[in-house]
Amino acid sequence: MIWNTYKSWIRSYRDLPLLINQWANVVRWEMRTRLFLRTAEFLWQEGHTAHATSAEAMEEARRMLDVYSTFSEEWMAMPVIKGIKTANERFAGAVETFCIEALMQDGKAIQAGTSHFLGQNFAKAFDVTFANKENNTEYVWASSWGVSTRLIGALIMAHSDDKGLVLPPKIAPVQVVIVPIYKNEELRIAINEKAIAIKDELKAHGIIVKYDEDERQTPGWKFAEYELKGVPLRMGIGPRDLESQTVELARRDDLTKSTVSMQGLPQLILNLLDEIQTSLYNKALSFRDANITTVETFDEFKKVLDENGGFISAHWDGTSETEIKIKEETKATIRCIPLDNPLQEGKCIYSGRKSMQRVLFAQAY
RNA sequence: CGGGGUGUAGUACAGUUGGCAGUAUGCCUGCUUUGGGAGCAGGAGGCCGCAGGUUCGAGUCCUGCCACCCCGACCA
Repeated sequence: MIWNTYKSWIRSYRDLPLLINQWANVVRWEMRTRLFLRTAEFLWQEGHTAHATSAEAMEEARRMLDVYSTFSEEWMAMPVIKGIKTANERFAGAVETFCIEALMQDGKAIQAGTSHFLGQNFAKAFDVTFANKENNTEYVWASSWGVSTRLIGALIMAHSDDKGLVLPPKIAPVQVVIVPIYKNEELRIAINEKAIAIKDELKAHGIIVKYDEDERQTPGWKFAEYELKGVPLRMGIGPRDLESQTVELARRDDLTKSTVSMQGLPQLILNLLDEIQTSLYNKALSFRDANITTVETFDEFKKVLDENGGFISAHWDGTSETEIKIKEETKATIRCIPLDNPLQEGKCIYSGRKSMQRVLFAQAY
């Protein structure tokens, strides 16, 4: 559809570049679905662009890969490896497929986003041409890219623990929840007043805060509930706090608690939220890096896959044949050839043939 | 589509050789509680997936059907 439209819209170089983005609900037949990761119906964003030159289209594909990786890392606190897909894993019709790969806590990899340099393949297939400055007819150069609600699944699996969801502050729908603790009606009113004042103060500083004054649940119940829901920061205000002009802050990421003064709360909390965001990212990054194993032999490869999982950095002879055989024997695929991959001569772990670089293998979602 | 499993209270499950339908949790009422999913007492709640069959008697045994879950092949 996009390309049929392109055909009617594009006449000359003055029409280029053409950048289209659409959000679409997609329905696909799936043999087997997986919650969030592979659902029969899902929402995605797809971009399609047409350019006058190859370099421009390539630049666009790379730019979007950066947009996706920045979002993953800085907002979702989920480190990703930017890379190129092998011919085998490449999107049909693409000249080059780029991807961002993340590692989940169970040791399996997930593709979090992808962008493609399509060359002139689609232009030729749909006959989309333009007149260049010299009035010569040329096929347009294209890129496409997308992410989907699969990111939600990745987010959940990247950070959550046995107590439930853990959300990075920058995308948490509620960043701070205030839980009042009281023994009688008189205290309830006093604490209520204080809590509302604090809530308003935090709100004025742009913090997304919820005050849970529901009287039907005990504080303990609320503590557990908000942990389950992944609220980054919980603030408890009770009689003792009222007495000493303090509040109790509990971090969701490391489950630590501290008692702090009511003075200067907004700035303290803004700092804490930043710290949680950074800490979540660093924790995921350490985990990821600790689970990239370099191997030299296929036996080692299988052992690591079996006992540890994660990414495996190994030499590969560059053939689809070898890649497919490894997949058949181990279910592991080449997730990507990292963009900044150093060239290094070696021997393919499977065929023993000459290899120019290591690539990243993993079992993937 | 192939292989495996499960259907019993709102939810999660137990139910022996065929013999009164159970436990936990949740729910309702009351009192005491409230700084980590409160305690005690009392109470309500069931087409045992559906349809047949065997039997004096079926949650339990037999036959057929239906639904859901897991694994595999497909895929982002």
